[in-house]
Amino acid sequence: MASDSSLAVSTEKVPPLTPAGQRRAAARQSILTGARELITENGFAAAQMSLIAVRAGVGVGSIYQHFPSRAELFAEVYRSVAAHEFDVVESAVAAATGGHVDRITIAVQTFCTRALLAERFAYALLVEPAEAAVEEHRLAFREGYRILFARLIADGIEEGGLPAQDVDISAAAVLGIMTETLVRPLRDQHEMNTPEDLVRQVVALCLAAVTAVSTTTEG
Amino acid sequence: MASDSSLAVSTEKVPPLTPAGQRRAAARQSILTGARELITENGFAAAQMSLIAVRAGVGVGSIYQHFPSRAELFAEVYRSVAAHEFDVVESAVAAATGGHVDRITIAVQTFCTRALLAERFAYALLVEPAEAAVEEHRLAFREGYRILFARLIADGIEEGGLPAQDVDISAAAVLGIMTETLVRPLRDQHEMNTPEDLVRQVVALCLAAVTAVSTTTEG
Amino acid sequence: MASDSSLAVSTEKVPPLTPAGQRRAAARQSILTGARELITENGFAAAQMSLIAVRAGVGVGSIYQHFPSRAELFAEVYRSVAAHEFDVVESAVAAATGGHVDRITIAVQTFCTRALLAERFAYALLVEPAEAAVEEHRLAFREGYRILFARLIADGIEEGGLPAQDVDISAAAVLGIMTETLVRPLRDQHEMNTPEDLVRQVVALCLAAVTAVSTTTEG
Amino acid sequence: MASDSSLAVSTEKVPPLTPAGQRRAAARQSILTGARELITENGFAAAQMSLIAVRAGVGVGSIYQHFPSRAELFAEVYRSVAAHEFDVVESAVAAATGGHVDRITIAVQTFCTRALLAERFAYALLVEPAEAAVEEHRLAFREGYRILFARLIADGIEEGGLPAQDVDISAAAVLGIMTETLVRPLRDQHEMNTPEDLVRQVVALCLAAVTAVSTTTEG
DNA sequence: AATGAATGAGTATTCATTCAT
DNA sequence: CATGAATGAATACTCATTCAT
Repeated sequence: MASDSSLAVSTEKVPPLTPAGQRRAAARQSILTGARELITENGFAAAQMSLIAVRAGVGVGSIYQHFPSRAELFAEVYRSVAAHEFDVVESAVAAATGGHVDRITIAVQTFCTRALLAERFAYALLVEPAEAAVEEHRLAFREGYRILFARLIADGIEEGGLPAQDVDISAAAVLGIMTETLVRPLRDQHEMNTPEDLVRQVVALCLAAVTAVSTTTEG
Repeated sequence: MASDSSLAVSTEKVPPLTPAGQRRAAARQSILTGARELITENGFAAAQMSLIAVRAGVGVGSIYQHFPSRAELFAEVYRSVAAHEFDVVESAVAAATGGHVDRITIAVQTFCTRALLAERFAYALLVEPAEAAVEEHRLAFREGYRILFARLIADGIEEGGLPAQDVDISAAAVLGIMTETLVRPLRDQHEMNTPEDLVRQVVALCLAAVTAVSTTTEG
Repeated sequence: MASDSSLAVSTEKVPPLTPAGQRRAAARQSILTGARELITENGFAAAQMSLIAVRAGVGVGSIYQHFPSRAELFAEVYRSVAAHEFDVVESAVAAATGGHVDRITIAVQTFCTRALLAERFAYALLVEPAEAAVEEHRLAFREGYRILFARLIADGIEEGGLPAQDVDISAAAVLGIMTETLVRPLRDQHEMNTPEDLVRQVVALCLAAVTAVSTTTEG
Repeated sequence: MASDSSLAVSTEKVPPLTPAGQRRAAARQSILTGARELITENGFAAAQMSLIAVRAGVGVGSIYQHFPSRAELFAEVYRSVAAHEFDVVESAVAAATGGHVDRITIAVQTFCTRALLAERFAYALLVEPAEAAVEEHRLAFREGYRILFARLIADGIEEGGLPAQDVDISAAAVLGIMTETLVRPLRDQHEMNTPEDLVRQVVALCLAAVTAVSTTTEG
């Protein structure tokens, strides 16, 4: 199921198994990793091509043998991170045994837990501002999560447990709740209360959002 | 009340009333306005000092007589916008006659309405990505809203209408719901349903969030 | 008459007489001079912006306050050199007292003498290869000379001293004779016979060309 | 006679007849051809090593097994083109039955006709500007033509039909007349009058040049 | 021998900031 | 005080050449 992700990176050809092909793939991977690290650590401006090259242990020119431009490299960073993160969240959801509430809970928990405990995960990529050229990729990344949650909510409505609602708006609300509530804890990693408590509250807020009925509409 | 805002621009000295002082103040204001317009229209990269100078009708060098650096100028833009926006929202809240639900509803409505209908307002300043140097000011701007809503929620709890909760987290959730649900409508200004409907749904989602009780905590 | 030259640089505004304007004009001139020197000495590739800046005694950025790009700077170098050279040749022609043969002789003599004796003049600009971006300006420079000689030949035909002929082709032939016969002497400045002799021969060749009748046409 | 050309490519060793040797020679030839095509089509800048490799159907690295550097490759392109062109012109001259005037006429006609009608021939190589590194080879190419015409003129003088003159200068003049008069027609291939007429005029101009006597010398 | 991926030196251009006028 | 011309540090990208396979 994980590979069904709509944001999965284009699989291209099957990676060649020749030693040369392996080295090439490794170089490409180290460039992606170096770029992601640099972006995560100091933002986009700091992720200069020469620094990425050093971090990846390759020459500057080599980067251009794998990616046509800085913008494309960053796009690929987003894509690869997105592909991985989605697999993680989708796998967790797929393993959930309960109903829609369980699934949404698991999704939110996984998202938050990875953001808070795992390796700072790609959270920076989600909120860190980018120059216009790469901004669209960041938005696409966010959009991926939005679509993921929209599907979970739509499933819940079909199953009958959730009230009818605009799934796009609700999904956006869930994403907004998660990112915004995690911004400060992630910035000021000290004054964080127990992560478990925080996650529990975020889950509650998200569930409340998807359970809410726009009562004023009826009034 | 408006001037009580914790984000109000530092009042510095009392502005002198001499003609020269008036001209100086006018220049400063036109620089701020020009910078804000440029940022709003085309983002940060486009807001170059020389363009700001042209827009403000002053020389480039003159900007530096009012602001020590580009970053400081942008910081002041944020502060002044924040001060104004807060006044608008706070005034609306102050004019509300009902209880805490009404106040929160009014606040959310005002925020969303200004973002959607008014002059695209400074929404761009809220979500538009900025280079690292100015990013902290954008976050401070958001923080201002967070504090505002935290206060409203705290008031609601005191009044007895809202369940006990971490007001900071809830306020963040409200802000997250608002910004995230408005991002797409603002980007794709075409496919927007009736703004009124959208606002109604956002209000419902926000109210649901602040009314939610983290039941799992008790479990 | 000199200022009538069709290749004269656009006079733009009257140069301001303010001290600042003088300094600015001086900087512009030093940039042009530096660029021309570098081009003349080592060709285009060697005329890098940073080197031009050093030679001109200005900052790199300053060059861009006078010329929008490297290509435009080079274009202006061509234009200014052309404007000056044309003035010199045209002035010499205007001062000639005799008939068309005298005028053409004077023109060829002036051209060759400047190329051989003067300061290597802008001869390099005439034959020195340029990158494609500036090549059109070099061709325009040559074209200017072609037009000049075409006019002299046309005058000669009108006056009755020269046979009817395609003035454009004949003018091209004159230019070809001059440049090609001077290329080697200019490259190998040692083995040059007496410059006076060389010039005398070139003049004779050019006069022969414009006096020639395409007899085969009549056959 | 053709192989007597002083510009003939160094014959190196006698090409081995082994299959491997044949393949190697074929590869070398395809590289030369590809390079010449690329230069002729789009100038030097466009003739990048990787493109030449593609055009020749070999790997980039293989080029360096035949030519030590890009400059050397281009030098060889010039040499091989020169060798061929000279053979053509010399063969035409050798086949001429008349006297020196006929031979010179045939030479000029062949040159012009190939430039105008044939396959744009290597005319581009003659006038197309080159970066400094290859410029000397272009000049050598031109020099070859100069020598060729110098010999024809010298023969004419010996035979008694042409007046005594500096054959080097006259030959340069002939070359200058040809190249310069053909530049515009070749650039603006539309407004060309009948090629035959043009060639006739160019021949007349060249003959006039070699027939001219530097009368002023005697005066 | 052939290959082509890796390399890194080299360069035009931008733009916030300064300071002489 | 206002000005805007001068400044130069900073940076993505190209391409001839190499060398491990």
